Amino acid sequence: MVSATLTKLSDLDGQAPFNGCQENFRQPEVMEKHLGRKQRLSAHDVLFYEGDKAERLYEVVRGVMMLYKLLPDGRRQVVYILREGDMLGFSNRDFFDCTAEALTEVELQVFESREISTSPMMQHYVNRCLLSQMEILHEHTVLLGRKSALERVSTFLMSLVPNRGGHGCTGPNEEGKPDTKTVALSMTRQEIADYLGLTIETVSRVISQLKRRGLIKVEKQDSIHITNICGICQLTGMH
Amino acid sequence: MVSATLTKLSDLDGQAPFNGCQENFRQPEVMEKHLGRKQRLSAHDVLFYEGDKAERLYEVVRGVMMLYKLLPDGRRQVVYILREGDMLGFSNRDFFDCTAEALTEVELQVFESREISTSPMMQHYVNRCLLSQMEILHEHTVLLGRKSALERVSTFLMSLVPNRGGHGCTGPNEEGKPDTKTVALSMTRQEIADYLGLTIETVSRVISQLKRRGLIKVEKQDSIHITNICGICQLTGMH
DNA sequence: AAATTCATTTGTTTCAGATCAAATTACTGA
DNA sequence: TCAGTAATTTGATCTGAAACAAATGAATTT
Repeated sequence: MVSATLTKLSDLDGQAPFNGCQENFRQPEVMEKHLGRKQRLSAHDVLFYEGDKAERLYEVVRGVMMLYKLLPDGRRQVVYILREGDMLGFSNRDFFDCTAEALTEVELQVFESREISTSPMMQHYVNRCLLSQMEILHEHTVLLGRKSALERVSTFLMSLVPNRGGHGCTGPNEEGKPDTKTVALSMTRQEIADYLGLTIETVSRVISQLKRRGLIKVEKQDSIHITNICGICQLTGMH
Repeated sequence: MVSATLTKLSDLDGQAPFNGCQENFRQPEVMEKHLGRKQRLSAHDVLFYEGDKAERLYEVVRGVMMLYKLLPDGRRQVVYILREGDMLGFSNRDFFDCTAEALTEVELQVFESREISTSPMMQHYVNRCLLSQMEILHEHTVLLGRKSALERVSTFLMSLVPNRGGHGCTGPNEEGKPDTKTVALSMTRQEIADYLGLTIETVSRVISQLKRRGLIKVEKQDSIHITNICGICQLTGMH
């Protein structure tokens, strides 16, 4: 029996064939916060470093995380943003290929890799997660390889508006209603820049430009009110 | 029973619980070439288009393919290069998120998606493929987001040299022996440019520069002799 | 082998985004 | 509330890669 409508692995907890493992974790930096099969992180805590041994998977129950890679000279590329329901900790070889860091306070559900590989249901679920991440990575590859700064920032903003800009985008809700949404970035300008393959100055300039054009309002540093969602969407390079 | 050392899905053929399906395929452009569970493509044949319904998986038995995405104005980003043993045709939703095109003559092994999702062994194998592809995508994300043109082309050349430049890189084989290799690109300058997020002119200029520096020799357009593998590796930005 | 077509290389100019620098604004903790 | 610090914005300049243009070279056809 494989559920195709399952949207979170943690929903399975307690009913799936888990063998409640009690061993003590030795996770760097966050060890003291671990309790049972849940784990909490503060903003900017590192969950694991690139090169660490990969032994468990995590599901983001609350908060936002990022995966990034560093070049030896310090250049950083954020390769993935993880939000509620997303999984991380996958590894092909025995070691993580990215560093995982919390962007906000985070609550995680922890799974032993062994649990996953012995349960076909889990296996199937993980598979769907991977496919979904793969699709987002493909899209991000286009952004990094071919889009202008304006297109990158617009695409990023659209990614924060649920059910808009994507394949099933229906356009504005209702005729005449304001096409508007306030989004939480949960990232500094530097983190956004490292995600979009830009500099902090360029990100800032594009945001200022969108502000000047009346498409967004910056409420707090971390919170942007999009005044015209369709207007931003038109700037993503995908229309 | 799950084999961890399996390196090609097609090796399973005949012994795995496949139900030899005989239905007629209606694959655009390549239909006439299909025979049984094998499929052949000529260079530049399209196997499937972005948006096509995803119903089967493919394993590259011979040749090289690419996955790419197009923006409405024609900009193209090649998101993945597939070589012998690689799988393609995965989809999260019911439709392909990329177009798949042959770079050379290609021989494929075809699998019905249904076959995969009902076999735990297959499921497990596909999982490892996805993880491996994910890791390569992460690395490519760094290339596109943070590397210079010289670093991109050097990284690309190194990716064509087996067992070098990666994690387990041992350096040159033996002291004093020439650190040399001839690689087949299997891609035009345009395709390389679209993979590396550059223009054709920039790719050409970097190749000329490497030639002038004595690090490579261009034998045929498609074949490059690397005179100093370590020298190229030093230019990838990863040392 | 010559003719045609297509791909690649090389030269020149332009420009988007990086870099460098400074001012401004937002947060933090006493 | 007010320093003090960190993050962001804005300005000026520089530069690497894009865009444009033309020449060269390779592959294919006749």
